[in-house]
Amino acid sequence: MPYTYQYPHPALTVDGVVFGFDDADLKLLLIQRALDPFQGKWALPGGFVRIEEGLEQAARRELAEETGITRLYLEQLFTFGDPKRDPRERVVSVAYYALVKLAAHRVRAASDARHAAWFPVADLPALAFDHAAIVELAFQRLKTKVRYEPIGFELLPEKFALSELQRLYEVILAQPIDKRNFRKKILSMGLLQDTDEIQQDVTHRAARLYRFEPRRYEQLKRKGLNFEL
Amino acid sequence: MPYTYQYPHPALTVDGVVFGFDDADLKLLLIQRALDPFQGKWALPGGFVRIEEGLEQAARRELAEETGITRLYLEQLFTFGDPKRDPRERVVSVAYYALVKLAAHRVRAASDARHAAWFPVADLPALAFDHAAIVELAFQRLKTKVRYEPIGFELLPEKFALSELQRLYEVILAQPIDKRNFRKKILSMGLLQDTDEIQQDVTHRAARLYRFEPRRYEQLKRKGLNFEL
DNA sequence: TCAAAAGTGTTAACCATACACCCATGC
DNA sequence: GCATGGGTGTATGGTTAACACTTTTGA
Repeated sequence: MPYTYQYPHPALTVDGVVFGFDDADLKLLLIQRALDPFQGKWALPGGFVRIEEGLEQAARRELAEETGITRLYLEQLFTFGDPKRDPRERVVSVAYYALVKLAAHRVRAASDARHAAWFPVADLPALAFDHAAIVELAFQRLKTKVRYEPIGFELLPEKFALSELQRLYEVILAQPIDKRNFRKKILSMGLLQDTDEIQQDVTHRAARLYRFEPRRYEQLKRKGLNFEL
Repeated sequence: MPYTYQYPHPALTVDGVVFGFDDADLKLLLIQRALDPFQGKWALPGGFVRIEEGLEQAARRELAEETGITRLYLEQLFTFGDPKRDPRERVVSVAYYALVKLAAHRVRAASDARHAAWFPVADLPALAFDHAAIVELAFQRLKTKVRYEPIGFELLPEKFALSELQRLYEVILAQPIDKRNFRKKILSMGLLQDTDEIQQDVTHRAARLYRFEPRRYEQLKRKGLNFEL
């Protein structure tokens, strides 16, 4: 059943740049393409937008279908529309970037039948289409956004130690941070709730675990707080 | 000559949110729709993306065709794809926002045959489609971006007085700024070149005119400067 | 008892803020 | 000579940045 239009319409897709963090480094979720073009190459998860669904909805659906991930922070990144970015036909793609709590998704995605796997952002394989450029832009965005919005927490487990948070920032910003100053600043914002729990299974003194309180953040933001690192 | 696809494709458009500044307030360029839907209503300039052209290219072409404006700062804003945003069919629109030196474009746009006109941002007419939401987002973006990137200059004439620049910031940020601190800060960044000229036709002491030096900014940025207000 | 990371305070430099008066010019 | 905006300096308080040692725990 063909669909006919008076003028040519480009195809519309969504692609997702999914970041995870496992306290050594920042990871990116890729899938191996089963079909041409770029068969066998690694690519961003994504696919065609259905005619009756919203863009973000499409992005969430594709990520769920291809990687099994359903709970994530998702934000529109940029729309890529170079006429030659797909060798088959004109395809415009709305790219999203996503942050997930990797610990909860590690096994699932890695063992997925569609050949999904996590790669260190610093060491990615060659990517299909213009996906390298999309990843690059997403990483830039993450770098800048993490400094003035509390989105880093989306990459950590529910409960985390301050040193884990610090390492996250050090990895993303690619610069060392003074421990004392970091703690002072982050704690003084009043966004973290002490859980009264401590790390388990560590081979040294266990650290206190904290929880990020989004509602507290919304309250304080309204009173003029601005998160900044 | 119809175009046929195996699956339905949404239509793809670009829309432009064009800001101008005339030292009293911030203005927005709108055009009056000649056709249904929303005939006679004011709307953002924009139109369909041609099959062989890039997105930004399409945005520039539409702005040139509908408003005569060709030299402007243009940046992709967001892609709007709610399935019901256009009553006719599914239309996904890539929105751009643009900053123009209004003084150079005032007459042209206002007298244009396509009924283009500048409206104060604070007092806009009802807009077609979801254009009010697009404008809202663009204004938000302008507000935040103007604080950490030197894009305000795109709204001013080539040569401008510091008080004009200050008023621009006061209007966009909707808050008063201390004159001495503003001057100290902006001049200390070393981005402005004194033109050795002064205002003409003013009814009081004429102010020095400055020029923003984009190349100087690029140099200093590489050395770690970050513009911030 | 040693290794590894947790946790904690103080000082100095810098930057942001607040604030008021004189100057040049056109009418 | 007066009205209008142009142009300038300083003092204070708050914030950031630099820096080192003690504590806890498991192996």
